[in-house]
Amino acid sequence: MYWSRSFITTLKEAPEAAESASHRLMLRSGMVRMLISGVYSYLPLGYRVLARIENIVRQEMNKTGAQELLLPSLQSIELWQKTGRDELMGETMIRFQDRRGRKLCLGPTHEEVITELAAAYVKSWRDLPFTLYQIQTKFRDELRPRFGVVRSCEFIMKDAYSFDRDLDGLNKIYEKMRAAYETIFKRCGLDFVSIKADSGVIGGDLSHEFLVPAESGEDIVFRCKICGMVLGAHEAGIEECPHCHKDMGKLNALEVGHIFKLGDKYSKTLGVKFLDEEGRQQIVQMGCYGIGVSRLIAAVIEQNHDENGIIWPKEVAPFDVLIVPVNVSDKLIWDEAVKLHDELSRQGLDVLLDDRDERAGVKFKDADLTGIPRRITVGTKWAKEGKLEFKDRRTGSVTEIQGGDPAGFLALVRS
RNA sequence: CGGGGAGUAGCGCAGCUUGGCUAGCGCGUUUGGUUCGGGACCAAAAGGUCGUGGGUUCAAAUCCCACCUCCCCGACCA
Repeated sequence: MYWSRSFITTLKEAPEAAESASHRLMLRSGMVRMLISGVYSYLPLGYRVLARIENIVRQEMNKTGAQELLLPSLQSIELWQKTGRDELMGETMIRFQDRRGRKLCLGPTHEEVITELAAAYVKSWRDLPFTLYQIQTKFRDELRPRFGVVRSCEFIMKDAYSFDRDLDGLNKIYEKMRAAYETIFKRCGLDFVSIKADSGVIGGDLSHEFLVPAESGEDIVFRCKICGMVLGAHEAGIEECPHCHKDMGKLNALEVGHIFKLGDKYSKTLGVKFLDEEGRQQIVQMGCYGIGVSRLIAAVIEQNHDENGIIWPKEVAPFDVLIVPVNVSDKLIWDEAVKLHDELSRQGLDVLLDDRDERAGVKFKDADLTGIPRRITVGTKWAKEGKLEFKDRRTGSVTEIQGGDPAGFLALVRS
């Protein structure tokens, strides 16, 4: 991919209104654009990151045996009345009437829809267990949208729902999901913690929250400096670690995932029943598992940036490597840059070539800002000594490499 | 919704207190030239319903009223 053709819209200054690090950097690097408060467009660079994160989520969900599907955003209020959550959701739910006078909402979450679906198909113990998930846009009329995509009125969530014949089955899938979540957040390059949590509006017996320590986090957690044990803020009065009896550090954190054992809360009201081996009617045990996919982008940036810009963890970076020819009108330099771009692309890497006729300084600044993990500079040393420069965005370390051998870079970029 | 702040060119801002005639500056953009390894320089140019509507006045970005929008703190959440 060539920079000049890729709609990358970097800015020297971020709008004054943006305060959190992730929001400022997302605006400056041209990942998102606000349409109205709490509603953002993902520009190509941001969308690439989103796609990478979605991909990680998909892979790990599929590994648990969950199957992807897509549920509608348009839902009937009637369905919500059946579970009593119509009132509970209140004004957070975006409601309207269509031309036929049907009372509808834009789905803020999908327990009702998925349960209705399951009720229609689950008949026998042989139909169980199964887990379904989707990656889809949710709508919530937030009281106060905040920090860009951290709290927005329209956001992308991965929501999974498990259906089991008994609590034993539910416990097993719950633990599987918990493990999958840990893998997902690790792959996203996040330092995260998980705590037992209130189940809130979703309901159910037990839930775990996954939180990412971040300056702009809206939650508070306490983490033991010795053993790493984490407690939520609601476990008030805790001044020291119950294990080590040492002070716990107070951290702001951002909730990025939440998993719930729902039990029969929804399956009972919406009638997800099956006949067991003895022909007795039983109620399905459900679990639900959410990840704020779009919020993850902000969380990753909160934890991975410096004064110059974003530092993408490898797995979620919009590109694997950036090639910077310092002077595009120098044929020697340009030809080598193109050769590298083509060869590394052929090897399956996402390669961005900064083909702009800009001064090197401008390109380096943009390179740091957009945070592509690896940079190959083709400059005067190539023209004079046949050497290229390989720079790691995170460590800042620079390695000089004898050029002319694109294959040699492959290992470096992948390392 | 309660409390605080702000809307002037794509972005960042000045001008408003003390109305005044063609509304400024920096960045960015366009054209030409010189530069060329960490956000270059010179010259020329394009780009603005001063958030919207109403009022006061000879005259409103500036004063008054209403409304809209955005940001920050609080309650809520992925």
